[in-house]
Amino acid sequence: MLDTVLCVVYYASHSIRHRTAPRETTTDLTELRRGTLVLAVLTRLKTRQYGYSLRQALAEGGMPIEEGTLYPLLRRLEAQGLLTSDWDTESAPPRRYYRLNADGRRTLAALTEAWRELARVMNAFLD
Amino acid sequence: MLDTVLCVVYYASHSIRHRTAPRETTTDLTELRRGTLVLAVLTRLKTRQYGYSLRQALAEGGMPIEEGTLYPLLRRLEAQGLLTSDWDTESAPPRRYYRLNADGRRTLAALTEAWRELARVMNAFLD
DNA sequence: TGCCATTACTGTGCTTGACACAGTACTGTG
DNA sequence: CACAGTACTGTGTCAAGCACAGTAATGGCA
Repeated sequence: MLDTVLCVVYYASHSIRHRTAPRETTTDLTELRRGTLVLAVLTRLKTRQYGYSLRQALAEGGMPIEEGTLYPLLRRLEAQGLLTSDWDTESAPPRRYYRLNADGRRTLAALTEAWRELARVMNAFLD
Repeated sequence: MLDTVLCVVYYASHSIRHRTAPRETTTDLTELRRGTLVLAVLTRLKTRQYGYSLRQALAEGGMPIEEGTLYPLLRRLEAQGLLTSDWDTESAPPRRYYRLNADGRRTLAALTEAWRELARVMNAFLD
């Protein structure tokens, strides 16, 4: 019995870790949508779009995204070779257009499948 | 015209940022599922569970989770006041049981709604 | 009895990406 | 000229998943 108490003490003592100001779960929506942003963005880039209009299209579809998030995200996707960008300075103001390339379209398809599977799993858990 | 070139130079020069070893998109699944783990865990804690069996239940349902992820997650949820834990040392080996409290059940309901809405938005984007 | 695998849990450090915030440039309108 | 809207870039902070490592207890087998 004393041994058992000691083991619990071991476990419990190692979990005594005071957290300062735990984040409210109302902001868990951030994490909930986190992985879906990339996929949502990819779906809108099947056709050529510039950042600002992309942001608007996402917001209209129910997926608002901050510019501090969107532009680095587009940077990342381009660095990963999934899309290409080009400047259009013929119209005013100057705009930077983005569009998926072949790898990007493949990734879109793959993530779409992954999403479908994830949604299936989640719906089963929620029933 | 020179002015326009200068503005593009401004924009473009500020995006020259070499990234080292961009992450492969095959691991985007991590981000895709990121926010759903909490919700999946909450659904399994409507009934009293200990960590190891919880991990097994999630894996069987299609949502595997690392122990280095699960236990801190449970810690967080408890710190946020969504669940309670208690040690059972009567059986062998000693186990730490977790169960949602009233706040946890409310959060589960709220996140469920949020998930449904997110899924609706995503499905619209994917069609 | 000792060893090993399984059960069960805890901790540390790294990585990644969302977000807040701030800044710049250009255009059109009053 | 001032201002608002359009359009884009950058920095720093924060939170959470993951890899990895460690500990303890139990049961089975040689």
